[in-house]
Amino acid sequence: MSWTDERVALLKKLWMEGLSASQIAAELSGGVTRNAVIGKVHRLKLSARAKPASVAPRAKAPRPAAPRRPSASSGSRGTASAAASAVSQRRTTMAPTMGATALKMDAELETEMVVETNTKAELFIPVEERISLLELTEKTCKWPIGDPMSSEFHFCGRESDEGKPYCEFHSRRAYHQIDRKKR
DNA sequence: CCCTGATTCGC
DNA sequence: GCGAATCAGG
Repeated sequence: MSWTDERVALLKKLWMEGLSASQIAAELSGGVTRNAVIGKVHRLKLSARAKPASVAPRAKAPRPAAPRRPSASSGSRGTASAAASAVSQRRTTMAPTMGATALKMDAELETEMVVETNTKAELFIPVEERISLLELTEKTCKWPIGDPMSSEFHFCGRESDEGKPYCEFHSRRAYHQIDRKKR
């Protein structure tokens, strides 16, 4: 399907309302991916949504020459099946946290505080299980706990999948947004 | 891993 | 103009 006036109008509306590209893609049924949405948004020059002020001057784009598209083009783009696939892949997540800069920052601070609390409350490790720097191996979680200057300082030391620096627990907490809302 | 938008460039 | 692949980041 192509970008009809109606679809473009809806795109603009939803984009301005702060919906994510993937959400908009799902709303615009018709075999549209979030990439398509983002691409269109750029062409329409709608990138900046509700940006209050200063926007970081983007200066990163060292794209040498990537081996574009493999080959196989079983022409199935824009078909019903493609649409169904795209829709079914939705995760119904994200939140319209986008808005005033102040609000966004508050949310971030809140998140940090929650993480910190969880770390202290849920990750207390019995003295007999604590490990020191010298006892770390490729298979121990290296998540630091406590004040490095204190004798209380130790590492998590739980088992971590090889190749990963942290145990599953810390690996997950490290990033994952706990606040994710649904609409 | 999940996700977000940004960018490039073959089509 | 379009959007997949890719990048960069949370």
